[in-house]
This record gives sequence, structure tokens and C-alpha cells, in this order.
Amino acid sequence: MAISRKEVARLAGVSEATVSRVFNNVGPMKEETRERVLQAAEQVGYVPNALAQQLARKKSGNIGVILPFVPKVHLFSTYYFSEILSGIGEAANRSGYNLLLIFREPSDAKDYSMLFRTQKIDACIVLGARDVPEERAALEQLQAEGHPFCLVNQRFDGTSFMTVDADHAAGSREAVRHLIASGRRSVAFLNGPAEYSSSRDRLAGYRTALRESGIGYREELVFVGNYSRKSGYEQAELIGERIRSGEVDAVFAANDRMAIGLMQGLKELGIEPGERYGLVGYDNSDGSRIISPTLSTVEVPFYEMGRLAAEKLLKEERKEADGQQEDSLLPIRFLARETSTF
Amino acid sequence: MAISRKEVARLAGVSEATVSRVFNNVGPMKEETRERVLQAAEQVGYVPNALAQQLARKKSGNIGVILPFVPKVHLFSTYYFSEILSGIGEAANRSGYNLLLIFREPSDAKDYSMLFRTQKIDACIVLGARDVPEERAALEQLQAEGHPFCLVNQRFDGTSFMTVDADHAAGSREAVRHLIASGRRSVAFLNGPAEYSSSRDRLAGYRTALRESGIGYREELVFVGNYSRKSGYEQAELIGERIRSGEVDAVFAANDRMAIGLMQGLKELGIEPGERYGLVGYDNSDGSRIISPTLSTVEVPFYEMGRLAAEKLLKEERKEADGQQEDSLLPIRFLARETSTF
DNA sequence: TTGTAAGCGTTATCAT
DNA sequence: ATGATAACGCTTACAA
Repeated sequence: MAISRKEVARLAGVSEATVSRVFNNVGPMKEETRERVLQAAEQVGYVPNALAQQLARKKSGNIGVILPFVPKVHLFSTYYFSEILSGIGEAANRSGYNLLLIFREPSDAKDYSMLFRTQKIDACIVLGARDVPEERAALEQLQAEGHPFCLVNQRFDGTSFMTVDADHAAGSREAVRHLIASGRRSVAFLNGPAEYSSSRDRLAGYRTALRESGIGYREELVFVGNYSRKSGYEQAELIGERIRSGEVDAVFAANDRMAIGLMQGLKELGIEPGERYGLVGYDNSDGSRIISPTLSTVEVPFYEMGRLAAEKLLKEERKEADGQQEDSLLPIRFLARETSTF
Repeated sequence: MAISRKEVARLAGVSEATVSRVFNNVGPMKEETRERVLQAAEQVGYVPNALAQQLARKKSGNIGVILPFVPKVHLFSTYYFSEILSGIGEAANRSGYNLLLIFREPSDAKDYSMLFRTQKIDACIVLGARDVPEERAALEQLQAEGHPFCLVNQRFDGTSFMTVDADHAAGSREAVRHLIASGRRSVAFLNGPAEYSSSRDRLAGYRTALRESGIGYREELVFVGNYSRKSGYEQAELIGERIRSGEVDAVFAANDRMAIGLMQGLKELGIEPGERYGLVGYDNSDGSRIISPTLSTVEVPFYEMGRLAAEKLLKEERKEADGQQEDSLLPIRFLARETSTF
């Protein structure tokens, strides 16, 4: 059994309350008493019991991180989650919070509220959310019940959910502008599902860039995958035809994985990126540097986004936030590489 | 404030103890009482407070997962951790355990023991451990204090730590055998740091394969990187020379990242894999399929390893283990792809 | 500056 | 089959 305050108190000749005070560094206390307690604690190897603290404080000290359960995942980039998670970890660590990992099984009902009501977590960060009724309902419930949470890389229109997002419209606009500026005339767009706000943002950026260049938007040049490499690969035939016919001379893909899949598919059809067609991906994933020719892409500050989400949440926990915090979009950076160069 | 047993008890006209019994499904009880309680709970929206349960049970219900803190990580494969983590998640979820993520900062002293003594976790899984004195000491302390833990993909010789590992010696042996069988005569080995047992296992497998083929082991054909792509890239010059001189006609790399780095470095020197030299990596990472030519590699069941580690631990928690569980090595699978084919 | 004692919301033992 | 009640180990008024 563990050593408790009691023995420390007895050994130091003080009350249990005093031991607590010393360990919480609260209230005034004689330096001598302090040292006596600390020494006694050291002697018996006492450390406060976190469970008891949590119960007494009514705080678990845990931040829940909800992320899609993706065994054998190749849907999302693992890079994406690793970076965000590390960012969250850094901020949480620094504030003495722990991270409770929660895999959101596709099957089970999204009842995030339960995590709060059972006091397992004090706040949570939701990754990989989609704008579907089920998810919206779950988040609205959280908000209604006053539980602090923050979304990363996903906004829900018409709500006031706390969110950390990057400026995907700007990133996409730049990517497409680059393609046009380098002489491409007809840029196809391989987007992801519209349930992700980031997909919608990218579409907006794509359209903006076209408009700014006086190029008409043509719906038949917009293709949709699911962000997996396979889904990019599968569009190769269709898009390849357009390239052959000269109808398309560049593709902007909503992420690197799809871009890479597409690139591989087109290659099998004998169509190489660069001269033949310009290609830009999105995420600056490891793969984009590995593939040959190297993939032009857009860098997203995932790590920063995770860190920021945790910091916002923690700030609110400490009540430092007066209601609204500004909801700015983090800047992205376009990276020109070989696939978009002649 | 949260609703507690009290109100439920009052509303159902029973004692608080009875409410607990119903929720824990313990002891005999009249079906009618049961329903009355459940209904009352439903009515006021009662859910048991996890913190109170944990304190009373002296169990946090958390499994700690310790992993290296790797911001902007490109040292370890994120694929590696994602897979293992998902596997752990599946097993833990199924048993009602939560995952507490703990980033091991390179700087701070490894005091895993504290996590147990404060009762934050009931058991833990250590990822990415290295066989260095500091780490050994921390783990030995855990064992001495009787805290259950399990290592994944890393063994410590001379200890009886619970471990889940894959048969890297066999995997490496097969990889090298394949290279030799396909006509290569002089296989260099680009290994990772010896603090990882998996590096040492691979070396053993490499040597076994050579011996079995009657080829002498030559230390000067063994190179060491740190598992990063960069470290593979940096060996290109040295290894390239050997290839040019005909001293080396194949390379077995201890992971895909180094293999890919090396491959890129050699390419810049005008040396292409396949005909010129055979190359085999290790991990079957995404990159191995993305790169061109595709990288022959060895598949490791990371997901399974994570799942197994959690299951072993949970079995012990439930005292189902009679001391020793068998410590078998999970099988790996060699995948021949383009870089090792003529 | 320190002690006393009332929670915190359960679990689990012992009666009844 | 159910009720009382003592832990669990801490935080935090309130008293002294």
C-alpha cells in the first residue's frame, strides 16, 4: 500500500493539513516546518496520490484527445496526427496536464459528453472531425453543457466552437496561382470530401485563383477522392484522358497522398509530371520529398496547430480568457518543387 | 455540479449502496429495484464519477504509453508509432482501459516509477526505449517495485522484462538471403544504433545469412546510421564508392527511411538501384511503396505488437497470468519489390 | 502559522 | 435483498 500524508505528518510532527500545504505551496508557513515536512516525505518516499487529489479538486488534470480510430490506416496521413499530437503534448506537458487518448470508433455513437460527465477529462481536443449531423450534434451538446473543447483543422459553419485552423483557402490559392503563373492554363482540382471544411476552403481558394487569373471555373475539372493514395490513383484514368486531350495541363490535389497516388497512376499510363502536366499536392508530407520527381506542395503548421489548440484550452481553463479568443487562421507556405516545374 | 448517487438513491427510494450495486452489477438484487434505480438515474442523468471510483478502487484505469517526444520528428517512422498505438488502443478500449500518453522528453530524468506511485497509471507500455544505463535503471526500478510494464520492439538482455518483439533476426536473414539468392555477392549492411536490440538482431540475421551462404563477414561493409533518412543519405558517398569499385553489389538497410535516404544519395551520384546494386529496406513503410523504383522491404506487424503488449499487460492485471507468459517473437514477412530485382 | 474537520463520490464490508 | 458506514487520500474553509 502507498504511503500517505498521515505518516509524513506523524513523522514531521505536524498535522496532515500542513503536509498538504507544503506540497501545494499554499498559505503562509514557517520555512522550518516546510523543511521538516519535506524531509519526512523524502524519508518515507511519499508522493501525493493523484487520484485523491483529482477527486478533492474535482479535476482530472487530463486533456482528452479524440482521434479517428484507423487501424492499418492509410486514410489520413499519420504524419498529420503525429505532428498535431506532439504539439498538443508539448503544451499540455508544460502545464502539467496529461493526455488521455481516445480513439473514436466509427461505429459507436459519439458521446463525447460522457467523458466530461464522468470527469475523465477536463477539456478535449477533437481531431479529424467531419461536418456531419452526428458529429455536430455531439459537439453542440458539449457546448450546451459548457464543456471546453477545441477543434483542430475543421470548422463548423454557423457555430462558435473553439477552433484552430490553417488558412487553406490562401494555401490553395497560392498553389493554383503558382501553376498558372508557371504557364499552365487549365488546372484540374482533385479535392477531398466536402464534409471537411478544409476541402471546402481549398475549393474556395482554387476558385479564387482562377477568377483572379480570368480563367473560368469548370465543374467538370473538379474531381473528388477521400484523401487516400488509392483514391488518387483511381482518378488517374479519368484525369489522364483530360491531360491527353489537352483539356488539362495541371492538377492541384488537396493532399499529398492523393497527389502521389494520382502521379503513380498517371505514370503507369505513361504520363509524367513536370513538362506534361504540373502537379501540386498539399501537406508537405514525408512522401512529397521522397517521391520522384519531388512533389510541389503546401506546408501546414500541424505542430503549431496542436500546440495552439492546447494552449487556448488551457488558457480558458485558467479563466484567463474573457469569453472570446481571436480565431485566426494560421499561415501556410507554398513549396515549389519538381512536379510543377518545366 | 454533477449529479451523484445521492439524488438517485432518494429518487428511487433506496440507499446509496444499492445504487452502487446496480451500477456495478454486483450482489443479488431484485429486478424491480434494479429497474427503479436505473430509471431514476436516467431521469436525473446520473453517471458514476470516474474519479471517485478510481480513488475507492485504487485503480486509475489508465494504461500509460510512454513514447519519445519527437517534435518535427523524422527520426522514427511515425508510421511505426501510429500502428503500435492503434493496436494498443484497440486492446485497451476493449477492456475499458484508457490510454494516458506520456512523452518522454530526452532531457528529463526517466522516472517512470512516479507515474505508478502517484497512481496515474496501473500499467505501462514503453515504446522506443534504448538499451542505455539510464533507461535500464528506470525499468529495473519499475520491476523492483512490482509495477507491471511491457516493452515493445526492444529487449534488454539479462533481464526478465515483459516484452513484445518481432523476429528481426529472421527478417534480416531472409532479406539478405534474398539478395544473395538473386545473385548478389557482396552485401553491405546499413544498420541503426546498437542501443536498439532490433539493430543487434538485424546484425545477427545479416551474419547468419552470410554464413549460410558461405560468404565471409567483413566488418568494413557494415555502416551505421540513426534510422533517419538523412543518416542514410549521408552514407551515400562512402557506400557509392564501394559500389563503383565493385566491392559492394547490394545493401541491406535496417529501415526504410535510411534505405530511401541512401537510395536518393546514390541516385545523385548516378547510381541506380536494381541492376547496379540490390537494395532492401525494413518496415514496409508508406515510403517504400511510394519511392521509385519501389523498395523491397520487410514487413513488421506493428499493429499486432501493440495489441499484444496491451493484452499481456491486461491479462496480468486480471491476474490471469501465472507468473511467466511465453515471450515469443512475432513473425515478419519479406517483400520483394523492384530495388532488389534485375 | 498551524490544527480541526467537513467534504469529494465512490467501493466494499458488515449487519440486518 | 438491502441499509449503514467505514474507508480511500486529498483539499480547503474555518478556528485557534
